[in-house]
Amino acid sequence: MSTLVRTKKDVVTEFRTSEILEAARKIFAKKGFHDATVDDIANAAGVAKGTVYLYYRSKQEVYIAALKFGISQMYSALIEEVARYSTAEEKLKALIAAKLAYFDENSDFFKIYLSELGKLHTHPGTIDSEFKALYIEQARLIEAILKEGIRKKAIRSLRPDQTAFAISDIIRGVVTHRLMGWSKTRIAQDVDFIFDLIWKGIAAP
Amino acid sequence: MSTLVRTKKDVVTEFRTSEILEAARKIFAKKGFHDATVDDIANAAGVAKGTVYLYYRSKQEVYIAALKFGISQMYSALIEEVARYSTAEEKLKALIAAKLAYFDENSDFFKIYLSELGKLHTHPGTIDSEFKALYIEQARLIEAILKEGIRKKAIRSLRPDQTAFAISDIIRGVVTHRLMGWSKTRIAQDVDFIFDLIWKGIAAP
Amino acid sequence: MSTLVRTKKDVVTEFRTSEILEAARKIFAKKGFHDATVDDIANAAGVAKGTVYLYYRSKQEVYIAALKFGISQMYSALIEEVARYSTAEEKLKALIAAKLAYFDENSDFFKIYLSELGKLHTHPGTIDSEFKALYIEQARLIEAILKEGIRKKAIRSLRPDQTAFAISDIIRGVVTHRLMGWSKTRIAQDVDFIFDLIWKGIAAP
Amino acid sequence: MSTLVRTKKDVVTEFRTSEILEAARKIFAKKGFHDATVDDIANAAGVAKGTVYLYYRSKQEVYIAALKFGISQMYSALIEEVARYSTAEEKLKALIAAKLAYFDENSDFFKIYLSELGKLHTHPGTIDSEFKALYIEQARLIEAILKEGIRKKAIRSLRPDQTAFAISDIIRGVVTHRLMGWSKTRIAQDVDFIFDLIWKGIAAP
DNA sequence: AATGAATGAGACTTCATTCAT
DNA sequence: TATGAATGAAGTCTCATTCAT
Repeated sequence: MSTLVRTKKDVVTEFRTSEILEAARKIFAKKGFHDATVDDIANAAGVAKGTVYLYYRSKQEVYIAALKFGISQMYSALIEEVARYSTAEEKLKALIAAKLAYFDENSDFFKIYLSELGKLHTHPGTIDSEFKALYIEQARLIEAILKEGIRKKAIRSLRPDQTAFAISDIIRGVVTHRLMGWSKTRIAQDVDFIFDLIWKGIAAP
Repeated sequence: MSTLVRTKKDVVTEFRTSEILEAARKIFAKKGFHDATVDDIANAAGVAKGTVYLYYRSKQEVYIAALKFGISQMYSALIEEVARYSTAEEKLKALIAAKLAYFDENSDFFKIYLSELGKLHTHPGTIDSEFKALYIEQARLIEAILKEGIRKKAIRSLRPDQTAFAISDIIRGVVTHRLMGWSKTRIAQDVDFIFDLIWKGIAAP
Repeated sequence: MSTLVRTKKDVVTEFRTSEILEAARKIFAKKGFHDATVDDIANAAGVAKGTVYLYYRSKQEVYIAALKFGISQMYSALIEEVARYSTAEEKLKALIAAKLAYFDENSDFFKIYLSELGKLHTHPGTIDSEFKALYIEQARLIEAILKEGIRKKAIRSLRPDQTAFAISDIIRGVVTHRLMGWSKTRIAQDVDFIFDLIWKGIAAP
Repeated sequence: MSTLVRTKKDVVTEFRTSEILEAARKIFAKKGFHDATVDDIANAAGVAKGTVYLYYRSKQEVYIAALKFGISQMYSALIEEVARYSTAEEKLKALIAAKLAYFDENSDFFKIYLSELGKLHTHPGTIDSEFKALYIEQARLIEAILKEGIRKKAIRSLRPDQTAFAISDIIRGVVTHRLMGWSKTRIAQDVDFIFDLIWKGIAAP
């Protein structure tokens, strides 16, 4: 029952939570973890500093929550997009396209995502494992596509896990270039390039 | 003249400089930029805090210098290694092998390198352009190999700059996995995997 | 009239008041004034934080009220006990025994009491005078016994007020030792010791 | 050697230390532990806030140090004073007189001392044991006098430790009254009163 | 009357940078 | 040139109090 009945408190909590998370995403993206202050976030969210601490125990917790929030949003979007196609080839291309599009539209979020990814090694043990799980989950999506492709002989025999990470990395790289303004080409063109490179690399002979 | 005659002052300066940089690399790698203190670095370098400020104007400047120091070291090593081979295929494989080996042997440095790469977007304008240049210079190395391969018809026709970045990203990804302990395989095996994937992707038909 | 007719409101008020006071006593005793939060007290009392402020204007006010509440309880107990004896000697011994017993049974309350006594000087003007009155009232009880003893020649001629405080202090000291676990002897033994010392000191020759 | 040669650093350290301790004593006495801010102390000491942390790791540490500083000062004074007399009777009277005088002259310090004594029970485990030791050491001084008196038959047979605490408590009580302005009499008179009461209570028949 | 979410002042502590020696 | 004591700005987090419901 309690899961069906949303009390008013639940509504407020959800509202505040997303309000704060949205603000945090923006601020962290702009300033990075250390240079962002809790005050910044509170202001951006339109609440007082103390209010932030009503919903999160520390600045770190806000950070992680903002990260997860965005990642799971993206993850859902990808899943949905991929599901619309049937062959491994189509699925892979769709995933690349969706990810590039998502990051283009949510560049602020992308900034924290990448920054965190880069820091993963530096301070293992802190945010580490939580984030690692989310990161790996992403790769699993690609891995699943690869496995299916291999089973159907569309893709040559290779280690799906390792390859999944490699593909993930290429995408990340291109996304980075786009975001930094190093790549001036249109999305479609980048998608084609990545896909072409990868597909040539993995397609069955 | 001043480049020929090294005064005692120059010697001391160079000695202090490398001492500090070596220490900084270690400390930044262990703690990250914000959690590393100037005191930490000074202690590790065996000098007083004030002395650090005699050679660098700020903590940031030490950071950048340490970064450059390490990158140029690696760059030289790569150049040298690549020069030992003649075909694009061999050169590419040698480069991959050398980079993986280098990072395995200098994992502490690698940590700052990657962390910084991840932050590039977050604080554009700060360290940004200096580092971007160094990053791009790395890619140029691969680009040169690709161009030569294309000219000699060993590699199919594709945009060398874009592809160079893609290759760079895959390598970076694998290095990351190795460092985080996600990849338990030996270097040689990872080299083979990467090279195989890439070469299939770029080789002329 | 209002003292005869107890409206429902009065009943509720009294109930809430004692509920809160009882909780406050416990919490303040455990954590001290500053480390106890209004939330702690509200929770322990089973009411919401805001409710506390319906009955008391500030945390301080709760504190003082809790103090008074406990002291007057003890005072009543002492009066009653002393009244059961007739000679000064018996009364004094009874008072000592009763006080030691009371504190042994209400060690939590005792903690705030002592703590406050110790702070009296530190922040004169705050709680000061209110509490001072309660403290002195305690001493008056002893003073009355002394005066009667002097009148009946059982006690030698000495300043009753000053002596009353001295006796009060000795008792307080022993109570402290008991509470801190420094004194392992049974109550009866401590009572005998204190009484013996005092009585030798004040008895008529 | 190093104990003989006082470097300049030692001198500065000692100067700063006592400067800060003197200021801390004053501020803590006026405001109590919680209401005193580190800024208050720094200002009173004529240094910046950060400087305080150069010599003490936390506010608490400053507090404890200030406490010890004062107590050991007083302890030395008492030892010296007591040593000037030979009989237990004289020694005891001298000790009472000296303690009353000391507190009259250092009423600010006395305030923290008493306040801490009162809090001993409230938060056992924090400052507790350190302070307890200092407190007990004080009582030992009285205990030693009592033991000697008992051996020489000047004092009747009683438990020296328990009695020492009792005497200590009486003195503390009188000191309190004096400090709060409740006792308007001159020191000498209070000394006589306390001594008379105690001596009658403990003297051999 | 009762609640508890929201507020925001304020405290401790850290550390990059300066500067007198 | 080298030192390291001193500075003080700035950041995180707590909690007494308020007030709309």
